[in-house]
Amino acid sequence: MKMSEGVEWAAHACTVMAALPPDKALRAEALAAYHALAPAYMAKHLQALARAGIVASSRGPKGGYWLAKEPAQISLWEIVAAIDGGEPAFRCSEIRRRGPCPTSRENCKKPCPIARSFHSAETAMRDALSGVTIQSICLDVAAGYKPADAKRFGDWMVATMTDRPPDK
Amino acid sequence: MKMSEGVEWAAHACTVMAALPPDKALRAEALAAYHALAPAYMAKHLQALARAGIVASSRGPKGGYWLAKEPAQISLWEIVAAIDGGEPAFRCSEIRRRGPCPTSRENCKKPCPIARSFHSAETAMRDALSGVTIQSICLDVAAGYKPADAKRFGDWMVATMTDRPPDK
DNA sequence: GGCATCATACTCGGATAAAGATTGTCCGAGTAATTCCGG
DNA sequence: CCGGAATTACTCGGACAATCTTTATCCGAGTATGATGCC
Repeated sequence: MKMSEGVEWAAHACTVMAALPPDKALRAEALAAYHALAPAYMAKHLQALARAGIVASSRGPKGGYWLAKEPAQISLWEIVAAIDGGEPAFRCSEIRRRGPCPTSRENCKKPCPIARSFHSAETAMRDALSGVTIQSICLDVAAGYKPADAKRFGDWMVATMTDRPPDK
Repeated sequence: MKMSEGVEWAAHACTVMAALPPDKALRAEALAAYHALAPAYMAKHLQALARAGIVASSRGPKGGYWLAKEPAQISLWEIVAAIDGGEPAFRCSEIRRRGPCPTSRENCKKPCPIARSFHSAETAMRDALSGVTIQSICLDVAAGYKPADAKRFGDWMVATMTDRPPDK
């Protein structure tokens, strides 16, 4: 039960994009460089976020990515679902129906107790992740920033971000 | 974030072993045949359960597997940890410390908010699974059994189980 | 006949291949800025 | 000098390999049974 490493990349990238001023964008290569990550692979994950509607994108010169929704409306679970797939980790194979003593047809109407327990546990995890938003993470990070850190980040952002096309 | 399929196999095998009379055992091949599963692969998972101390085993003729603890003392989480590894699904790479704007040394004393959120969510899932025991699953399954089902299962068990060595 | 010993058959245990998923990379589709040409 | 169209440069998007984990299997280590030979 290992989560894709790209989830971490995507989550951090979203926190960076959350600091973008309106009508600005960040290139995939810039978002990768910010954390010293492989540019092509980061691009792949950003594409997944775009497909899920979490970020918007624009091609061509002055292109890039930006958040498609307010940071308070983006949860960690959405990111997990976009990158890693929203399918449940435990997938019941209904092996109870196989073999010499299969479960009766009537009992099969109700889900397998084992599968139900896992489903419930995963729901608890999903609910916990759904309650954490990009905004809350950014506030938490910003609370630990010293003036020098904030200035360095702001300078990098101003030097890196691009004007994105007015429409779309 | 996919859970190993062997977790399902192991959990169902434990429910079958929970019905064993005292001082009896079931061979790996029998446990595999009960759910029409690959015998060699089921054996591998039973070995993992044995390493974790969930089941005990005996080699040679009349050998087999049986639960090493009371069904009420075996949780689904223990089985997951034994088969799939108890390591957390989300593993923080500390990418915040890399790149042009690394997090200050002082902030690194506290864990990354993203990692902490995932850790909390996984704890919720783990706690939910820790509350589900093999005993509770067996009771749930047995509640749906008709007399004919119970008899078929009992007959199979009596015909398949073996006396295990008295000691060990 | 009783007992110890040896051979045998049967089971688990760990080491060994095959398959699938994840990770990582590249080149083509699309767009805005730039350049060049004509009026 | 100004306007417009073609060109160019730059970006995202999806298709293509390499690596790793998971899946699946086989043969060797260990043990109780049964046979055999000896007392």
